[in-house]
Amino acid sequence: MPELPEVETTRRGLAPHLEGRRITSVLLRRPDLRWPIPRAIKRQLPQQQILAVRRRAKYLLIDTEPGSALLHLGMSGVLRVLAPSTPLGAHDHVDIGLDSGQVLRFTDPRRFGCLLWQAAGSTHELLAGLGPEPLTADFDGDYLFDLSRKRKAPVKTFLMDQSVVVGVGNIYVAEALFRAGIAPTRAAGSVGRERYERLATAVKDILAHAIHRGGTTLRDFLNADGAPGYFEQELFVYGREGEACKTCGRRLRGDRLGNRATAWCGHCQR
DNA sequence: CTCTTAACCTGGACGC
DNA sequence: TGCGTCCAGGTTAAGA
Repeated sequence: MPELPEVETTRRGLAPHLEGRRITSVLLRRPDLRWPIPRAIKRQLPQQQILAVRRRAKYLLIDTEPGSALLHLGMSGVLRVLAPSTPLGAHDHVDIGLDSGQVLRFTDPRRFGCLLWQAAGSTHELLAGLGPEPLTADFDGDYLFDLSRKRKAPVKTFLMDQSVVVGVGNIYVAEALFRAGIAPTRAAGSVGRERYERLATAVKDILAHAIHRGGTTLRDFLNADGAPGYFEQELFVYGREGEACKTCGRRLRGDRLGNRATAWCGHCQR
């Protein structure tokens, strides 16, 4: 479930339970995630106080004095704060014990997620090449227009490139392109300045709205909930290939772009 | 550089 | 009920 809004919702849900707490234990049940969990996680985290829980792109950072735990949820990762007595699932890979008596549990069936270490004062190389946050002023139509000149890749692929802008995944890119009236197949370099202005605005509006909705659904991280679906009723194109366009009624087209399912309206999006 | 493709891994949905 | 196939909200490594 993790694009930017889901990660941000997770961050907001976790922060009140983590910030100011001291880590009492680190239990690695299955260290072979996308990358092996480095020794520093087990060596450095215990006894440290959690100073802040931050987000950069789709990564979460749990700050302590010697450094930060860097987490990515991949496709299927979930983080919850639970009572230690909560029954263990098959894919509960990490428990971080807190002095509140609760545990932060990382669950990830597909193991595309990761838990890495970023020493204080340094920037992990995974974060080094990332583009701007979409909800900041750095990201706007002019930025996209300038960067896209001579780019031949589809505008959808361009926008999902985390070195262009972070946090936009397969769902929200489809929705943003629909709202901006741009066909996802169009070459990034062939989209004009004005249309990029609309696209940047659409990305911001949709992400902000999804965060707002997510915040109301996933607020309680003490309970094993997890099932999102909150945005589902509001999707115009994602996952709706073959169904009727909610605007013009025509049948939505579908194709694969960069190995990702893509749906759009051939009439409303040019 | 830019772009495309395959790969990582598990589980759920679907067709037979 | 069982089995094969395809698909999934992400990202990187490798190759063209």
